[in-house]
Amino acid sequence: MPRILVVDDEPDALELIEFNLRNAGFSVLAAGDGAQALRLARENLPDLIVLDVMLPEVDGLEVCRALRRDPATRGIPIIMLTARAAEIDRVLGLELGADDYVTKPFSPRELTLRVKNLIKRGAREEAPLEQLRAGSLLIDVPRHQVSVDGQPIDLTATEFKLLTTLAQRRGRVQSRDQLLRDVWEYDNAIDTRTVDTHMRRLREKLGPAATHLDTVRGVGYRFVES
Amino acid sequence: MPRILVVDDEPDALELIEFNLRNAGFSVLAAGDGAQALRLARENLPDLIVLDVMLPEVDGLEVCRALRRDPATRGIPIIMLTARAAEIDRVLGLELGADDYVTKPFSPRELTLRVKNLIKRGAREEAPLEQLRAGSLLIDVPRHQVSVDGQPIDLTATEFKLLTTLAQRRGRVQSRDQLLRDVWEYDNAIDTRTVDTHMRRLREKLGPAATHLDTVRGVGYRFVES
DNA sequence: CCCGGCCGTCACCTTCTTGTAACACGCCCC
DNA sequence: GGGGCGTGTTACAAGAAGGTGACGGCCGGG
Repeated sequence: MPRILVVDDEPDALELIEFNLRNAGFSVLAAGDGAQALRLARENLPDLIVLDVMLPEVDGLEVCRALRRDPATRGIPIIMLTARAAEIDRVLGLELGADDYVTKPFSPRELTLRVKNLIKRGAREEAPLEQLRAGSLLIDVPRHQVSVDGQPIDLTATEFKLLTTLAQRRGRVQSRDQLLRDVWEYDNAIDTRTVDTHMRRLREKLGPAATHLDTVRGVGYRFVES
Repeated sequence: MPRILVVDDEPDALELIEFNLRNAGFSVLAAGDGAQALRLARENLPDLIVLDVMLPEVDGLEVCRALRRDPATRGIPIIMLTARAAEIDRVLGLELGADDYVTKPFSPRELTLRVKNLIKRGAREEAPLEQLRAGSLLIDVPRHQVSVDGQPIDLTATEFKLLTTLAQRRGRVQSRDQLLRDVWEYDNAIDTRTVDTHMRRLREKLGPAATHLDTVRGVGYRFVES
């Protein structure tokens, strides 16, 4: 039974959320302020945190930041509750590393749905693996080494980073802009065919294992398992 | 003008609510019993339902459950009216997936306020869900993948965006202009049959799941859950 | 200083998407 | 039942998007 920490300073809202999450089969911890939230999070390491932005004294954004700073709690998914519709707040919430947000007033149903989604995702998404495997392809991240059918493949630094970036987000499509940011660390997405060229070189070197590198026309590239 | 379905077996209460909601600028449908409520809900797909718990024959809880079971009406926000103050009822209402509740006797002003809140929330954009499901149709946004009955369907970038745009606004009709703006990012709505053609291609590819794509003659297209 | 490997860019080609025109069909109102 | 308007359907050609080959600059090592 996954444990959820709910943080809200309004008792009514707290109770409402708590009730609905319990009904959905979760075990719930409740906190009424930021300090208590941090304490409970560190002590209990819940599977997910529902966090109101508006809190007395230590506000939700600060709590979120603190949770992300602490290595022990860094990996816990956070759903932010925000009453202010301002885009800035949302962005900030996500910038701070929140995983989702719901604007107040919200329907309990929707919140529960989002909680379920994140829990489900968390269950199958492990911490970044040291070794990634897909078919005959094996990526050893710390050793900086890739092999296909046991045969080591010689990749350049950029090629390796491109491959691991895609592999770590297996299944999810990465746009060229995204890749330029994460692999090349380019800020402004200038138009270029650089990604394509590197994909081509990667495919060439991987040989038969290149089938894992999928082009999604009009969108970007994706790593597939089969 | 958002449409509200009001369900109550007392004509006085019904009239009172109806009057207030109309004054607040809503279009109102009224039902006096559960069976009629279900029929009207399925036929008209209102934007919100105000539902009395105490109804003759089929009671409000049962109606709520039925509305939630039916994929076509599952997404419609529901406000429950309950005369019994007992926590159990409230709880039950929320358990069944109601979005809010008001205890009788209530002030019309409060009910109207809550209706407005829920309608506003619906109109406001929430963080898009990662997965959208309707019947056998499953849309995985980050993976950029659509499947029907588990069978993956190959869509082009435009088709995919069109489908997700409609699905994220399920139930609400989108005009061709709206779609051209949101999917194609055209500023000025130039005359074109482009949307129609793409809808046709989408339907062709989706096969049996194309039933979710509804044509509203003279207006535009709509994603329905059934 | 020269050489080779790595990397970004360009040009060209192929493939597939996509917008539009033309036509057919069906719904709705009279 | 008939006419007109709004959609569905078909076909097609322009063009966008990605694959591919090649080139030149940069840098580190010999």
